[in-house]
Amino acid sequence: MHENRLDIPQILSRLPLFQELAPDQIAALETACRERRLAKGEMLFQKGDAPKGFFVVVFGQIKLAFPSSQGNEKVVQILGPRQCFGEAVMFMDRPYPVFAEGLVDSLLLHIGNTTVFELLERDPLFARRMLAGLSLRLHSLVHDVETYSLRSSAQRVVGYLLQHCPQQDDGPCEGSFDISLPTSKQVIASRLNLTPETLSRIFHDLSADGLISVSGKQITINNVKRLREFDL
Amino acid sequence: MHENRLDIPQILSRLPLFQELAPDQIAALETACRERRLAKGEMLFQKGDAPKGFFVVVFGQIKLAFPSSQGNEKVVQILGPRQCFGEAVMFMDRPYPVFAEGLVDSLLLHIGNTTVFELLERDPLFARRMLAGLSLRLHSLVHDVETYSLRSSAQRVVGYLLQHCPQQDDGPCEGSFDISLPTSKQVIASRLNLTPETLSRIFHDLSADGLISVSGKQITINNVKRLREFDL
DNA sequence: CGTACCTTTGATGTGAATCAAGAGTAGTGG
DNA sequence: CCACTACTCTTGATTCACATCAAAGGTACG
Repeated sequence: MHENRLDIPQILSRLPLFQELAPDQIAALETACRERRLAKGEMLFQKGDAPKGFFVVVFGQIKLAFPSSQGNEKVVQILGPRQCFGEAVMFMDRPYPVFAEGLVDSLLLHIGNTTVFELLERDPLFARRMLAGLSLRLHSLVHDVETYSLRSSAQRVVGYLLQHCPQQDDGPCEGSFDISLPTSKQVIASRLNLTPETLSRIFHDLSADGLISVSGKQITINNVKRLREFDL
Repeated sequence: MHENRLDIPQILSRLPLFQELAPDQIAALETACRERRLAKGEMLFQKGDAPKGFFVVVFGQIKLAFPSSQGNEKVVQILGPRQCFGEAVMFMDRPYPVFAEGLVDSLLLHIGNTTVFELLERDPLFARRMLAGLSLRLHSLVHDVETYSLRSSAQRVVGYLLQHCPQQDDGPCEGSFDISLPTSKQVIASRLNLTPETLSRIFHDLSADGLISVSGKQITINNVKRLREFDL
């Protein structure tokens, strides 16, 4: 399924964070990072664990979530290939505020604290990229807070679908788009702060209005324009 | 009320971000930053404006919030002296995701993009501090998401009160504490994602249970331990 | 001392959760 | 290939936490 031979330098050098690093810097990274395989359902770290570096997804899918006393959990983020996580926590002496679990069998790279700190010391451009990465995360989190705070459940679902449109520039994109949900509906429901039941009902209603068609994980947006106007 | 003569180098050098900067670096900053006075109710920037740097609160109080179509708004953060905001947005070509407004007459310092980028270029320690600052913000935002997602309104209020206890180490702090709310109850309600009515009722209920006493902005926590156990 | 805003209190409404079954759908092993 | 099991997803009935609406104090400030 996946190539057994991993070209780690290539993987690393294609990450936004490391894109303009010199070959010798990439080489240093390569020796410093460790592969970590994670089976579906396996826990990478628990909320409260002490972080020692950050992770990059090579392939697979990871969810970050809060556990909750009542057994249910709240998914914060769903990560795919080439995304990284756990950077922020390196710069503070604090435990992970979320736990990480494989949604499918996955391969990660782990890059230790000290490696990052050394790079930071030497390369101002790397620092800039790191700052840019954190800023991006901050923004998407702020956006999440906005969404949870002042949009209804249906609006959150519509927003999610529109975000996952192949292209969403405000040109004349009136046609229909196909979306394939990246994971199960219950995980997506949690990501959107909904129960699975509510998500199901919203998909039902949107289908009834002819705005979308749902078939398993395949969702067709029949009319992007009308869907976008759904925001009351 | 406030000293007219501002010792800007001293203000700057006491900020966490700039704490270990050399005197000449502080001096450079001083010439590069601009004072900005903001009256109560005055808008510093709107959501959607283009950022040109970041701000430090010298004195006063600023709120960051999302506007909403129905006139109500959602307060994201309430900032006081020595706190800064708008750093994240410098590292991305994106407009402000929130607006900023003075809750009282305030004085801010504005530090431009280029100044920061130059510092970043020269001083790895500064980069570290900047990263630490952003990480902290990221964490508190993650904590907010957790709070909004899986805690009831009363739990959010209790959490807020406990966070604002003078000392909250899990030692034998059973006594009572006095808290002075930093601003009006409606702003705090919005910060906690509540309506003012709901916040008022929760204060009422907690008072009825003898857990707290409310008198205007003065709140006495009668029994920290019992309040902490309030989490169902 | 009056006007404007903040806060409280009560009555009512509602969006989404919860509870409870049933209907797909997918892996597992004989 | 088909039964067996275990989820995931849907659908309906009901509940509940919190918002909304409405109106009456309080409080601050010009």
